[in-house]
Amino acid sequence: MPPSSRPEVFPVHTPAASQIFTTVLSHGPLTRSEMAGRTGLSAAAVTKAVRPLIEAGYLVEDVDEEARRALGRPANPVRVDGGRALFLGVKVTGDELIGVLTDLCCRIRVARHLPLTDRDPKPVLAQIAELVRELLTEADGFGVRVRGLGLAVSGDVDRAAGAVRYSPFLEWRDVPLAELAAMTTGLPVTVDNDVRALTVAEQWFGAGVGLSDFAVVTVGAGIGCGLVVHGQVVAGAHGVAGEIGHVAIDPAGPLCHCGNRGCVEAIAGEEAIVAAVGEAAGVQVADAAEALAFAHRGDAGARAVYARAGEAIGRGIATVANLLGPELVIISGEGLAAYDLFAEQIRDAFAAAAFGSAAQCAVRTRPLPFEEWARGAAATAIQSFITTDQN
Amino acid sequence: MPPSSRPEVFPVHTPAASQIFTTVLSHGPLTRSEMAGRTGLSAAAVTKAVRPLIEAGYLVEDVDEEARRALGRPANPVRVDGGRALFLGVKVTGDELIGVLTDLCCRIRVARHLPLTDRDPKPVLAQIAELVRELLTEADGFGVRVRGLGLAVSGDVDRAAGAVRYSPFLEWRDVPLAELAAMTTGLPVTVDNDVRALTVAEQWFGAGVGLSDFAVVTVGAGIGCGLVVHGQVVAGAHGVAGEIGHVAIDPAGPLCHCGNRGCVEAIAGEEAIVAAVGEAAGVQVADAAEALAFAHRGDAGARAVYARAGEAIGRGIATVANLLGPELVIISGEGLAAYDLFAEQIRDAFAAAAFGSAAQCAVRTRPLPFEEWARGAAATAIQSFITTDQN
DNA sequence: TTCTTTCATTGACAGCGGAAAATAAGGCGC
DNA sequence: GCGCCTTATTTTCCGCTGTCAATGAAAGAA
Repeated sequence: MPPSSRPEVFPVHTPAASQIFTTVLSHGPLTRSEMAGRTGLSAAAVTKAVRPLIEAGYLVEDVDEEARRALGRPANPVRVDGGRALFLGVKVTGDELIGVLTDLCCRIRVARHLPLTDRDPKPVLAQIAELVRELLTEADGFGVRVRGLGLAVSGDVDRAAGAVRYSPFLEWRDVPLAELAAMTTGLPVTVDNDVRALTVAEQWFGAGVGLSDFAVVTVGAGIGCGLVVHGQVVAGAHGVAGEIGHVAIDPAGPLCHCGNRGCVEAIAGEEAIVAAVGEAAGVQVADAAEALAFAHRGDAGARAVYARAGEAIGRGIATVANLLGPELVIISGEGLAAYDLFAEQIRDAFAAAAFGSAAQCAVRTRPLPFEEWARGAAATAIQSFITTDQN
Repeated sequence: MPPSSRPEVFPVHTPAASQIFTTVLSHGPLTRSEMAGRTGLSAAAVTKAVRPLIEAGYLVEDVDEEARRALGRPANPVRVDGGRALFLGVKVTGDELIGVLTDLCCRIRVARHLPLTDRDPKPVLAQIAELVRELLTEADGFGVRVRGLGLAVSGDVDRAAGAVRYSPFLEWRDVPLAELAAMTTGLPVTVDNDVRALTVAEQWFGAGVGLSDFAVVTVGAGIGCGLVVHGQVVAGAHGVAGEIGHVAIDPAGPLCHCGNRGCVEAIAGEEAIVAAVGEAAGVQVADAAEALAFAHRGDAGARAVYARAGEAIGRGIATVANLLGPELVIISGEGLAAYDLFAEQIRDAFAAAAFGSAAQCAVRTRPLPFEEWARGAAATAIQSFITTDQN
């Protein structure tokens, strides 16, 4: 895939066009009048915004024979042509890279893993380059250029600067990852925090579509939370936000690695659950799967551990709801494998601790395939591509 | 003050003009080039936006002889003429009305109280009308029209609809207060939640000026919190947000009137403190002042109660910081009278429970004179006046 | 076929904000 | 006191975006 060096940019030069495109991207096929209604723009503005996007091939008219209204000229639904552009997303964890190739609609086309052999920035960068190369080879088969790379890293990430300020798992400090990756891969690179990236994916392509205030809670090794307020992902003035895992809910709770007692993560994080199940059963429990097996086998102690975890998560979510009053909380993450073991406790604890109308907030779970994190990274790349500084 | 029936509106018809005016309002006298720099607009746009505002008398040129730069044409600072318009703000509590008359810069000119004799909407409305009449009489002395009335009510308030959805203290449900008050007073009325109103005042005229993410925590009878995220006050999808008072921080804590255990308010709210001090001292303690006196007299039990309250507040603030990563938290409220008794605990608990860079968030206290709540209400009226639906 | 209804497009136009040139208003050096 | 220099502000176009109102298009209905 030699870069065809045509500096083709996304043909969106006005706020209206940008609004139109993201609306169609999120809300599936829409007729022009629906777009006008949704965005508040005039029909004329829609026509003018849509034309260059169709000419450039990013939008296509859907000749949908069904669903005709009885009267009047039939409406012409327009949708995003997902195949028009490809993107890469890579999630960097402490011990592996997960990469995906997605289309413009953020549908995963190819997924790949790569175990990480060394956590220093340089070798990690080399392995990112390797994974990107593999995925680019796959992309060749689609005959469409890859327009951007998103990297998702846990920890304190400054997206605007493209730098990883501090990542505990990788033990990185102030790594200008976007710049480095752009040099080695030749692609435009977007770097963001992993939970925020996942939240962007939900906001544009998932359960958060159309909502201006919602939260994504991830349950797994850590307990994370991405927040969308006023239609924007919350980044925090100092790069830290959504640390629901370190909301302390019990001064008498177990010690957390952050130094406090009773953090949600110290009760419901994977490590904590594995340890607690082991203790309850009086045996060594190696990992989450084994702990889960214990509980599913009916071990009362193990079940109690999960119940306690569910309560902690429910209280954490209630805290978010009490402070922000979101419309929806999406629970996701690998930890959802144990959902049957703590669903009830999450709901009960949430209902009990949510104050007043905050309890009206809907709570929904979503399974999270392992590539989802990488898909989030791709979503940030798509976002960057679309909103590229052409204002 | 007969309404002079001239439907004079605020001469702001463009986003640029609105931006300019609010910038000057918040950031004191500014020269035109400073405005351009701050807002990102061109010098030409500033000139065009400023002229009609000066012509209408809302802005005035400050002939400031000092602070001249050595070289070049002297700059002309421009400031808002506070005296150009007056506003009323009324805070409605369960047992009294607090009203203020402010100028356009939200400086209090006159303050008045009125004990509330009945909590039903109708008599309350009549008393609001009475207080407004008094304040309007005072306003006559200034020879300037009163342009709006803000009403601050605790509870679930829908500002856009101008309705009080539910107020526990007043026992109101779905009262269309803005409409009713507009009818009886003849003024444009803005109704908002009291803590949010206070937050608006801080955002435009207080310590939150220029910040896009901060929180206001009020300590008093209740523990409340107003949040500003992405430069906008958070209202919550269901009208509830910032309920820091009902963030549960200790499952073994005292029972809260909301039904849970260990809410911040159940530990640090006035009622809780009074009860706990009474219990510690083994005597009847009537009110907050008496409880405070006990502690200041050195009673160890009473001091411990305040220490515990401080810790609860600090943990609550840390929760906000962990979730939202604000730049600043402003602590205010009548409860600050006891600040010397729990300042240390607030800081320590915050520092301990804040995760990572969230601890970089500044925490500042601000005394809260009793009229401040009413001033917040006036601030919402000013906001409505300025951003009145002229696009 | 002609009418009705709804969707989409076109062309004229108003108005906002930007760029650059012009003007204003001081000190400074001589 | 006179021109020069510097910085602040205004003026004068000008491009561009989005709206309005009128027109064209594509059905089904009469």
